[in-house]
Amino acid sequence: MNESYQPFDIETAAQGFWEQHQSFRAVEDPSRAKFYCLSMFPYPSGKLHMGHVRNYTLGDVIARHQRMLGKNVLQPMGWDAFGLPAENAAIAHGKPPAAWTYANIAEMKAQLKRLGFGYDWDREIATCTPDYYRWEQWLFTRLMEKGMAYRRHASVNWDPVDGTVLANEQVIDGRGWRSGALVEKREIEQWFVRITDYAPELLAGLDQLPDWPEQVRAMQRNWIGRSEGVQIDFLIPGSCPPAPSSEDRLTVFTTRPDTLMGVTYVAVAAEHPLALNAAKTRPDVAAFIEECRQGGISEATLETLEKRGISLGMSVLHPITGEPVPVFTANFVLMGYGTGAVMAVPAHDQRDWEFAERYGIPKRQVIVAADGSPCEIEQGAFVAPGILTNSGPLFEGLTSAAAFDAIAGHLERLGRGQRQVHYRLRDWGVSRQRYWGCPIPAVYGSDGEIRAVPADQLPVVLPEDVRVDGSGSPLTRLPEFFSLPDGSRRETDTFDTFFESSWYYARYCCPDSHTAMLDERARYWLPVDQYVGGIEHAVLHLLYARFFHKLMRDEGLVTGDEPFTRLLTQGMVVAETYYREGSDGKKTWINPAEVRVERDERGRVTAAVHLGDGLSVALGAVEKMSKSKNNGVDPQRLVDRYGADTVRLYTLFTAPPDKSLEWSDEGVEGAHRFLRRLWTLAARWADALHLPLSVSTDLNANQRSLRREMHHGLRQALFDYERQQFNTVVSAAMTLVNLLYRLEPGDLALLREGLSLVLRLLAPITPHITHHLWRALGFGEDILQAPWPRVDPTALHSDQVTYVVQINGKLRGHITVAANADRETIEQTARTSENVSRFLIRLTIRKVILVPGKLVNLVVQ
RNA sequence: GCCCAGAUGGCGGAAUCGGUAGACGCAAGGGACUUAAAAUCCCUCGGUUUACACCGUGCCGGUUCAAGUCCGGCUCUGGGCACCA
Repeated sequence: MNESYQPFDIETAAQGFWEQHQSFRAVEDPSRAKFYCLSMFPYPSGKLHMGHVRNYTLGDVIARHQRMLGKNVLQPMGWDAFGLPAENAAIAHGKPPAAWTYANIAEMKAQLKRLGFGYDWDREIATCTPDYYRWEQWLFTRLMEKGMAYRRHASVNWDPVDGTVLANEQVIDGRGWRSGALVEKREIEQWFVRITDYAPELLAGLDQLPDWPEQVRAMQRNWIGRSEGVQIDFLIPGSCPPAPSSEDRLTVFTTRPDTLMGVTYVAVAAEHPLALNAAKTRPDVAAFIEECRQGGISEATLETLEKRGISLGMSVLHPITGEPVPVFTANFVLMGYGTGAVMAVPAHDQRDWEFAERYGIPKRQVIVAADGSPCEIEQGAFVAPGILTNSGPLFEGLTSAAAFDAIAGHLERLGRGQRQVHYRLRDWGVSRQRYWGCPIPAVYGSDGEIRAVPADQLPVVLPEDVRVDGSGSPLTRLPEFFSLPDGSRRETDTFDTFFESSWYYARYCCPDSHTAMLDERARYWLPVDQYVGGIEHAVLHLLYARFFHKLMRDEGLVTGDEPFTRLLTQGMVVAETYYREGSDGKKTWINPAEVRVERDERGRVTAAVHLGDGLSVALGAVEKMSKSKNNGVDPQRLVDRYGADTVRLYTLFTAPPDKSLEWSDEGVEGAHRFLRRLWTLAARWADALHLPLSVSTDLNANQRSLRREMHHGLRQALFDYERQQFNTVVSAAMTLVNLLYRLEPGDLALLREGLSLVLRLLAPITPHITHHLWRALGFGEDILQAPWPRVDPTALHSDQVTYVVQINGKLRGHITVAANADRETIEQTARTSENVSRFLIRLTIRKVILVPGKLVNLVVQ
C-alpha cells in the first residue's frame, strides 16, 4: 500500500468503480423498503458555490447512510433552469439564454461528478426542456377548466424608462437597476391560482409533519396566517339602507371587534374605490394617490414606509352608535388584503395610534387592563385584551373574549356584520412578463374568449432563438409565436419559476414518461423521505410544492397528502470580508484568497495584508458568501488542491447542518490532515491485517477498556447519524482514530475491528478514501455493500463506575465505586473521599441528591 | 414594520431528559526530528492566582439541591417577506 495519501488517484478510481457498477442507479423493487433522498436542485448559474457543496454533501451522506442500512435508495439531480439570471447574462453578453443555460449545466454537472455525489444521472431533469414543462402546462389547463386558475388585476414594479416590468430584486432603493428611474406601481391583468382554497388544508397538514423543523412549520403557519374576525359594514350616509349594495357601505375586516366602540376613523387603501372617487373632485387626494403609486411593491418596502394619509372629507356611520366616522386614505392599508379598508382604534392599536397622533384624530379608550393596572393611552396604545369600558349598556364590563362574541352577534342581528375566517395567504400570482420561462398555455380568441390550449397541442414550445435586450419580453415581438391562424392571440407571459420547482420531485420518479405527467413509479417512490435544502426556502418554495402535491393528488396523479416526510434545512455559508476604502468613501471588497491575516501570540487576529502588494486591508463583518462582498470561496479550487473527500469532510465537520458555516482555510487544512492520519494508520497495519487472525478473543483488562471506549464512541456516532448531527459524527470518528493510534502489535484484533468501524462510519462522508482502504485492508470489494456497524453491548459493560461529587452543586471531587454499589456505600464513599471531606468540616449534611451512575450532590449548611 | 432563528475560549463548535462547561478540530506558544524547509510526533492552551480557591456560556431578573439548558424581560446579529432562486 502506498505510504502517502494521493486523493486524486483514489477518487478517480472510486468514481470509475461506481460508474462501472452503476452503483447509484435506482430501480423500483416492491420487495425492498425504498428511501427517496432529495436535495434542492440548483439554478444553473455557472459554477457550484459553497452553498451547493454543503447542501449536496448533506444529501449524499444521508443517501449513502440509508443505502448501507439496506434501503433501496433514489437520489436524483437536475436543473431549475428557467429564470432571470439567464436573461441578465443575455443582456450583458449577448448570449441566448438557452445556450448560456445548457453550457452552465454541463460545467456544473462535471463539478458534481468530481465531488463524488451518488446520483442516478439517468433521471436527470432540466426544467427548460419541453419534455418537462409540457406537463405543467397540461396541469395548468386542467386548473383553468376547474376554475382554479383565473385572471385579475395586480400590481407590478414598472420601470418607465426601460418600459419593462421589474422583479423586486431589480428595484434598488426605489429605482430600476439598469435605468435608475424611479419605479412605479402598475396594475395589469395576470394569472392567479387559487392556493387560498387550500389554505385550511395547508395549515392543518403542518401538524402531520413531525419531522419538519418546528421553525419552518411556524413560518408557514404565520405565512398562511389564519385569523378569526368580523367583517363590519359602515353605511355611507345618503344611500338607501333597504337596498344594500357594495356602493352604500364601506366594509372593513377586523380581528378586534371588541374595540369597535373605540373607532374614531376608518382608513382605506389608495386604490380603494372610495379614494379614487374622492380624487375626482379633490386634487390633494389625487396627488396623494399618485404619490402612493411611486415605489416598489415588496412588502418590506411598503411596511417600512412612513405612515401617511389624507382625509377624504367624508364620513361613514358607526354600525352601532350611528355616529359619523371620518374616512382617510392611508399608505399602510393594502388593497390586496382583507377588504382594502380598516377600522381604526387609536387607543388600542399602535399603528392607528401613531396615525391619530400625526393627524390630530381623537383616541377613545374602550378597554382597561383586566387586573386593574393603570394604562395611560396618551403614552401609547393599550393593545392587550382586557375589560370593556365606555362601550354602552350592552357591552360594558365584558372581557375582550366575551365582547368578541357579543359584538359580532349583535352586528349579525343588525345585518351590519358577519364573523369570518381570513387568511393572510394570497392567491398565487403566476404570470411573469419575461422571456426565459415556461409559456402559459392560454389563448385569447378574437371573440374575447380565453381558452386553454388543448392537450393534443401541448407543449407550447418556447422559441429559443431570440434576442433579449431588457426592454420587455421578446415574445411580445414574435408574431410567429403569439399570432395564431384563426386570429386569436397566444399568451406571451410565462410562469413564475416556482411553478417548475413545485413538482420536479415527483417527475424524477418517471422522467421518461411520455404519456402522462406521472406514472405508477411515482407511487413507489413518493413521498420524498428526506428533503435537504436552504432555510431561505422555508416559506415560498416549500409551501408551493405542498400545494402542487395536493393539486396533483386531486388529479389522481399521486397518493398521500404531503410531498416531503422529513426536512433538513441547512444554514448558509459565510466568510470574512476584507475591504479598502477609497478617498470617496467607496469600499473595494477583496477576496479572502488574496489576503493573509496576522495574529498575536495568543492567536487573535490583529491585521490583514493583501498578498499582492503587501499592504494592509480592513477587516469587515462575517457575511453570507456573495458576489457583492467578494467573499466567495470557489469550491473547485479546493477540490483541485485537496480532493473531494477533504471538502466534504470539512463542510460537515465545521458546523452542525442547520447552522451557518463560517469558512476557514485552516479548517480545510485540518480536515485534510485527518484524512492523512487515517491513511497513515491504515498503511502502517495493512500487511499485518492481511495475516490470518491469531490473536485470542480473550482481551486483557487494558484491551477491554480500550474496546469499551471504542464502542462508546461508536454509539455516539450512530446516535448522531440518526439525529443528523454530522459534525459530531466526524468528531467521534476522529476520537476513534486517535484511540487506534494508541494500539500496538498485540492488539491486532482490536485494530481490525476498530478500522472496520471507522471506515464504515466515514463511508457516507468521505466515500473515496474509505472505498479504497476497505479494499486495501482486505475487508471486502465494495464498502457500499458492507453492513452498517452496530454497538456490541457486552463491550460497554464495566464493573466500576465513576461518580462526580458536588457540595451545594459545586464540583469537589470524583469517586470510583463498584457498579452494583448500593446508595449507602456511594454516599459513604463520597463523604469520606479526600477532596470532599475537607469541605465538610463543621458543616451539616441536610440532604443528599444521588443521580444513579453519575453524580452525588451533598447539600450542606 | 411583520414572521423565524441565533449568541458558549483567540476561532469553528461539544455538552442526548435540568446533573463534571469547553469533547473534536483550528489558530497560537514551547519542544523533538531535520543541513534546512515541508511533513510528522510530544507538551501547554477560558480568566484571575505562587497556591488554595474564586469568576466564567450576550444583558437583567426568577425557579431549582443543581441552569449553557427551564420561565419573564431586554440587547445585538442573521434569514424570509409573495416578481432572486
